[in-house]
Amino acid sequence: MEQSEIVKPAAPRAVPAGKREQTKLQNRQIILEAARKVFAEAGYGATTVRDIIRATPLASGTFYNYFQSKEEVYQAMQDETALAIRPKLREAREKAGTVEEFISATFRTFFEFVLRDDVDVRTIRHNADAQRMRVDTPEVIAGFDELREDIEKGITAGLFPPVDADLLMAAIVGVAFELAEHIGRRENPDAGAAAEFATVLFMGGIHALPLIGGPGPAA
Amino acid sequence: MEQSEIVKPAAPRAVPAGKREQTKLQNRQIILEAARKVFAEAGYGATTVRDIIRATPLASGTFYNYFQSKEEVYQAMQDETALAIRPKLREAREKAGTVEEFISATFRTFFEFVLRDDVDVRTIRHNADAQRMRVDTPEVIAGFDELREDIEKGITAGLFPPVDADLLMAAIVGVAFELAEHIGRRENPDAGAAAEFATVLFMGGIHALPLIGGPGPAA
DNA sequence: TAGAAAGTTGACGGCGCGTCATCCGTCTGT
DNA sequence: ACAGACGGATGACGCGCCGTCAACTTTCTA
Repeated sequence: MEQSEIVKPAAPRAVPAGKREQTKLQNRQIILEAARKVFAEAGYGATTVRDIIRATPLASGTFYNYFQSKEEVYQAMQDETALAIRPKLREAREKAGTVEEFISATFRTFFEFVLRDDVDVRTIRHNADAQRMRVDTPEVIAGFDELREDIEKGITAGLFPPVDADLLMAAIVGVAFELAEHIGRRENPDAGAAAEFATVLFMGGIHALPLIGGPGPAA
Repeated sequence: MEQSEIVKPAAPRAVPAGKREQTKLQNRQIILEAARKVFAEAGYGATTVRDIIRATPLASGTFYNYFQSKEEVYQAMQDETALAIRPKLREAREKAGTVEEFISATFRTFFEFVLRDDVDVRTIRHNADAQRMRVDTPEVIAGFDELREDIEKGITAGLFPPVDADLLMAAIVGVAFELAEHIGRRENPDAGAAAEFATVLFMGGIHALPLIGGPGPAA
């Protein structure tokens, strides 16, 4: 692939940090921004470290002062996303007074964030082939752990029945990611509808799901 | 990475096909086998096309007569897996007379196959980092489509309530893959327990799940 | 202001990439 | 049985990406 446009460094403003430290943060951001752009344009698979460097005013050696590879850059991006959504999820779940509120808040918050965040998430899915990737970075895993902890707390508090928190967490994660991917491809992604579907499924199973088409008996 | 051992071609036996055609199939198998080995030993991410070629008695040009890249080799491997499990899933679901049998058979068949198939599936997860990959090849997608079709047939036949077959399929797929990954990491992966958990979750939601620890009321 | 420390630069050797002119073994027709 | 045509295997080649590192520049310290 080819890549020529340059991401300019942000205009320097008076800041309270030492010049060294400031430049370091700036360079890191420059690289991440350039990578976002290049990944989105060319697809993750087709992008080379050199492409990212070229989209930057920096030298190749400098890149390696910040990241080891394009994989590491991608992980850093994922970490940023995970760091952004985790507090939202925690906060949403903390307010929950019932299992349903807990589950509903989790799915709703996740879907809304992910669909909004599509600029970063979906455009990167331009993967050369039909290839799909999930990078479970430390921050992402920490998010999973938080969900499990919250479930365990819920069990202790008597909110949840004493189920296998680990498996339940995995099931929620699996549905969340798969549905997000799925509805993200639809023409009019409806985060609310997806959250409702997932919540009802987890609350009452298939037989509780909203009916469509046929005039079945009201639930 | 380095790679030196050679995968020898199988001893030629009397076969009813032309020599040309026979060699073509054989070479393809040689490459796939070498790739399996190299992926398992070095991890998918760290493997280069050259590594695969080196694990083969073939020349580099020959490799490119069969595959365009290591990604394509990996896809071919996934396709083989998908082709192997799809008939089993279909058959298992066809026998189902109730929603529960349908769901249970799907999860059980999937987990049993995946845990047995670990040689191919999990060893490859040695991805350099914590990186995880799902390749939705045509055959894999066809498997998803079959599941959706079977759900739709179930709805038509009055077995299933008229729910959103697309979302339900996605939810099942999400739970199946995530749980498989999850229990695959446990010390004693129990396909039966995982299938039971998933089935009960889909049949009656969280409140129907098997309880652990606390001496709750029997279901 | 000088010396030390930190960070940047880009040229370099090494190697993986995909190609293609050449060659070889198989097939076909007589 | 043989010759010519054909499909496919071969591996050297040019290209570009890789990560490194000695030289250089900028910032910090005293």
